[in-house]
Amino acid sequence: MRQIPEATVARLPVYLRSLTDLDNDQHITISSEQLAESVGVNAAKVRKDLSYLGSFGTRGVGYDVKFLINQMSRALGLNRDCPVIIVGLGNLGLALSNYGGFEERGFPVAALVDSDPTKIGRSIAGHTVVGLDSLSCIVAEHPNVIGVITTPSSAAQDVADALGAAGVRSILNFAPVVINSPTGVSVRKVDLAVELQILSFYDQHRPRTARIPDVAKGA
Amino acid sequence: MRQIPEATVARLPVYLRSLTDLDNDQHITISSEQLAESVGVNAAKVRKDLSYLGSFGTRGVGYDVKFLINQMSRALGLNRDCPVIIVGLGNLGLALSNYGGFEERGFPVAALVDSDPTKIGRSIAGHTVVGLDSLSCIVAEHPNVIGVITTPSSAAQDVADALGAAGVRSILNFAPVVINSPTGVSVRKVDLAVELQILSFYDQHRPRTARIPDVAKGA
DNA sequence: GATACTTTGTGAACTTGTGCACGAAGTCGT
DNA sequence: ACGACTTCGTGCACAAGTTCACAAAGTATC
Repeated sequence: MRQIPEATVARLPVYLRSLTDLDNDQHITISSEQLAESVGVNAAKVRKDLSYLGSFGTRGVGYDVKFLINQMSRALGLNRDCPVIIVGLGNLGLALSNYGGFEERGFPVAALVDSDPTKIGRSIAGHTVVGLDSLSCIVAEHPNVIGVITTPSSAAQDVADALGAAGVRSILNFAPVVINSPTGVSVRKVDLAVELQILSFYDQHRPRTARIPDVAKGA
Repeated sequence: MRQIPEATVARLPVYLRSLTDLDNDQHITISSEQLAESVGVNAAKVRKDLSYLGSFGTRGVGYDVKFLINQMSRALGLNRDCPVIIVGLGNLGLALSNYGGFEERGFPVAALVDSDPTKIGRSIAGHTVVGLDSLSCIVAEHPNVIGVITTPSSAAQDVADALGAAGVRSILNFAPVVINSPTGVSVRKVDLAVELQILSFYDQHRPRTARIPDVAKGA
């Protein structure tokens, strides 16, 4: 099978979420048209995206919801254990630690990490905070762990390097700074201020009375 | 001037952040090459992006940092008052309310909103929680306000509609569900689980010993 | 089983985004 | 003032992504 385009990869999780909802609502099959509607894209795009995973549809009927969920989970690597380490327990790090959303969606918190000695040893949301020196230990136990950086910008690059050195292969960066990916590590970033600024741009450049281009992109 | 491409708009805030840092470091001018380096893109792309704002560079020298910051802030609409309303004070909403990051980057919190009567009236991070019925009031006072949805998925669409009805024109949605934008409202989404799943995909499909395509995209 | 209907899967056209390569326009040193 | 050098701005070719449109392959009905 061909290589799956980046744009398609970014949409797979969204399809998966819709499919899971549909499954809970007892849907057995779904057409590309319906799925397209529910995630807000073009039906042809849905079919092309799904075709990268294989030819799973039945013409005249549609796709089997459960089967599609399985295939998609497998493609996304969600049948493995996928924990996260949160590094940096300032405001945002604390917030995310207490936010149950990671666990709930299949990404349990494996450890909380901070460099501040006064924080190490404290218990937060059921986890004991450990120092950066414990990273390799944690990675040994959880080989697929994803590093979540919530440190101040100034520390982000060093933390990324430390994560890379400890064997972490994926990083989600919340610090508002561009990180130079350590070799063999993929980095994605989430920057709330950037999102707000993009919204601000489109608000200011709003056409007179026309519809706004639907800029609900990724993230 | 032409219409600015979507891809460019998404990069402007990143340039702006780098420029602000450079300004604090006393840089007077910067070349497209340097700026490209600092945000991790191609220099030609930087020049093309900046050229959409106008011809601000001086050949042989580069761009005046302060001037560029001004132009870019203006383009992004950051010279206006740009507050946010946080709707939904569950785990994530609470977390973001206490997270000072919005204020710090020029997006002060105008109000905290929840539909739960037991939460209304409480004081959180210096704000008194109000009900959904107060929305139009808040919008009247802050015309450019951006709505931040941190409710459970089930409530997200209703809240989006309520925000739209109250006159909010921009929404940032953290609920893991696709929102049907009310007319005249632009919506962007941030879904942490989606980001993690994308990382998981690339980790699983990692080429043997080669470099990973740098998937640090938006958001 | 033949006909009408539905829905997939995909080739091809089109749109958007990227990167190169180079002329134009400026600075700097002498 | 002039030549060497730096850096911008952009036309152009190429790559990536989207949408259309339709044959192929199935189901449903009689």
